[in-house]
Amino acid sequence: MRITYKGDYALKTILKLSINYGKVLSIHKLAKDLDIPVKFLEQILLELKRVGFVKSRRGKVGGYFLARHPSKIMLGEIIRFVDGPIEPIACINDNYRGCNDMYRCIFRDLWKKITEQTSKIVDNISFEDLRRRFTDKKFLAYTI
Amino acid sequence: MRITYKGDYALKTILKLSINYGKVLSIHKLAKDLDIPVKFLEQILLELKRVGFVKSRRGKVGGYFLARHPSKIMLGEIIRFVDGPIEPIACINDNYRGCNDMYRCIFRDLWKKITEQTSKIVDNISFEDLRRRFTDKKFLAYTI
DNA sequence: TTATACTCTACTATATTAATAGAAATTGTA
DNA sequence: TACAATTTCTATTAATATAGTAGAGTATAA
Ligand code: FES
Ligand code: FES
Repeated sequence: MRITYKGDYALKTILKLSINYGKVLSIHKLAKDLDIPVKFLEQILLELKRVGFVKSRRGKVGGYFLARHPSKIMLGEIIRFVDGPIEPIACINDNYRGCNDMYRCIFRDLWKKITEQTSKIVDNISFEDLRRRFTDKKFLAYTI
Repeated sequence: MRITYKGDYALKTILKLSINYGKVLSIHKLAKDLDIPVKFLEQILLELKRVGFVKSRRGKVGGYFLARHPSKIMLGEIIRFVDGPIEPIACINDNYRGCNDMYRCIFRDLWKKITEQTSKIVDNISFEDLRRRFTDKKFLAYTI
């Protein structure tokens, strides 16, 4: 698993929308607060909208808001959607040319184990959990 | 952590040299058995040599062999050398522009935890362990 | 009507990945 | 010594992924 800038931006955006659940935030506001290039965030939000993580409202007081409650959005969902599979190597899912015999590959079990451990983290933490961490720890100075 | 083809090739090459510890194997032989493009493997082996994982012998009966005993080479060493840090995101090490305040970032602890768990696997398995797995499980059909 | 905001398609620049090419140097052996 | 097999070294390239940028169009509240 590798988190790109795009993924990082997406996660922070969903987190900010979770913290502000119920409100509608504009791309401009999100981009400014999170220090993300506006036009890049625009694209990311459109993708997140198409697959149903967020909804939007156009016009004067428009903006974005979560389509589901933060407790129903898992960290792993966003990661997988934006940055792809969490596996450390493609061969577990895709047709990987690297292995002579993928059913006997010594490394395969290791990649699986790493994948399982990673999944146990990212698929069991919701954005509600993250939001709570945020408020509990009183990250007052943090702009998110 | 993401394992590229280059990393995959390097790991399999070191494993094959571990299984054949004591022998000298030519690039040609390694490339053919492991199904790796010869000229690509050539480059990988040169890098592995420069940093001291393998040694070589030129000339007629030349080839490559391990510079240390397989028990002294950890999986994580090769991964890090060929494919870089095992962290899922660069911000833990490098200067990452993504975070407004990296000391308060909610995600940071998660990336650290994932890194630690991954390290616990790749930094505690030597190529001697992998070689033993190979022979124990009697992967007779496997060409490695 | 207008200002503000989302929508959509296309384009671009840079870096990474996965090789490929070819000439030079070394070494065992016939 | 000649030669064949092998490593060494530097450069180049093709394809893909990453991280944006540009601009015209559509919707909505006031
Ligand atoms: S490396 Fe994935 S099956 Fe071999
Ligand atoms: S994502 Fe790494 S410090 Fe925020």
